[in-house]
Amino acid sequence: MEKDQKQYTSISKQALRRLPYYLNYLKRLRESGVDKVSSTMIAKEMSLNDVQVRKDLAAVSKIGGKPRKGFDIEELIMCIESYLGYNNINDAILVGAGHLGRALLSYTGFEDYGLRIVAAFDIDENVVNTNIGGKIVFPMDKLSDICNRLNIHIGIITVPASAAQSVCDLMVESGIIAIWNFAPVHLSVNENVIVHNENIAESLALLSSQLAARLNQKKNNLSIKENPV
Amino acid sequence: MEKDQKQYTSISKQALRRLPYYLNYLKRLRESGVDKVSSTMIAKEMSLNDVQVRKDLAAVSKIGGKPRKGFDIEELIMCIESYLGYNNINDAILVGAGHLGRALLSYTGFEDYGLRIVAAFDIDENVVNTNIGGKIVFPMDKLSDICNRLNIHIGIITVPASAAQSVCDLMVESGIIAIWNFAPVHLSVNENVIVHNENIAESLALLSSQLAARLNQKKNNLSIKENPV
DNA sequence: TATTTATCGATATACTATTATCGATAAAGT
DNA sequence: ACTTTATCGATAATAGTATATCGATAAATA
Repeated sequence: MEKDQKQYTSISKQALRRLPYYLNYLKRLRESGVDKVSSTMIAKEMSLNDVQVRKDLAAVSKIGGKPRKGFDIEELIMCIESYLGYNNINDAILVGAGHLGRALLSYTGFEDYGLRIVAAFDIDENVVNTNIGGKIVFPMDKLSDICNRLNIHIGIITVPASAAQSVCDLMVESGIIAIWNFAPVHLSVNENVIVHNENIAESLALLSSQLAARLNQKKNNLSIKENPV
Repeated sequence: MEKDQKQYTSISKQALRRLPYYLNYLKRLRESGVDKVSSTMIAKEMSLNDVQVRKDLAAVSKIGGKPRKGFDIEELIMCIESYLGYNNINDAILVGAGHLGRALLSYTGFEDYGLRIVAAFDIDENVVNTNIGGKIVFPMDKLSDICNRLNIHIGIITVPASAAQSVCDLMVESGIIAIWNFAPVHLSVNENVIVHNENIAESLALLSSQLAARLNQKKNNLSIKENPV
């Protein structure tokens, strides 16, 4: 009774990240009329290892592939989409209607990913009661009430760093259990709350230090001439 | 001659991601007049392991900490900033002046992270030659020329998924070796080019599946009553 | 001055993720 | 019908990351 259902639980974070890319590729293939795809093919397209691809796919779909044919694209798409919860849409609120907040509010693609922003909040009286991307901006003191009434679990934080923690706390008090944080600070929350950080500094740290390493390497290569691997 | 300089090279990606958060915290401490901090304290603030923090810090700063005192905040800040290259600013170009592109162009904080967007590009004739956030939007056919003349290595892609690969190819041809990709597709590049993806779908995949797992768990707990760890 | 304590750095262990290997299988070619 | 080949799934090996342990040390305290 325990081992009956495949180990849906054991999927790595990294694998989870790859799923949307698989999905994207599969959809492109479907568009162009293809109906079967091998793990090797996906791996090549994504610059990944074929075994890894098979493992990832095995984690989300019970239906396996066939030798020399591969996997059924249509079925894979369905499996991944349902795994990622693109079918049942979750409501979310957003706090901080600045540049970024506005961009997110105006973005129409979230529903494809199973997310719908239903309301925004801000302290600035000039933006309160305005309409951005079809969503009304409410004053902060309405947050708790609205979250509770609409039974909302997801909060998006797009306020300045200095205000992020207090907004976070307010969200948690109001029943939010998953936070998508765009402020460049670590949020302290109790263990029941999920925080996902989207941090420009974090990304740039990776990008620019890789770049620096690359540029250094280039410079050194002129003199050192390493043998290629 | 090889082992003289500390292994600056061996820092993990994950550690690199944490550095900006350390930096942020350190600066906040400095603001409030503190001048020493222990790894334990940082770890607690960030919900991390203290050993991990020490390891991370050791990777970027030669100057160690002292028992019972900790690390010198001022020195740590300098070390991290120089490690992340916040001192020498890199120029970048951006392609795709849509919602997101505009938000990035208007964002004034990049220079703090060692990045300066110097120009934007778009195919839409209505936005070409307009000014967004102080940067001019050029037509696409000027891209190669400008990148070469200004010796630009970093490109930011904020075009729709369908156009991303061709923009990427153009960038690479024009001498770009590091790409910050906001389009939800995998970009195929040769191994000399660094791509860093910023993908809404990727983030949401993580967030919402964690949320789903959490909600499920809650439901089950009502009947199963697992013993707490 | 002796003892206690918080912290350090180094090393070892545990965990997670990726890549390699291998036998099995179904389609394609001979 | 037989052989070859691309692919599969499972398992083993490797690499990468995080956590735990331990002796050493400098500050605080008795």
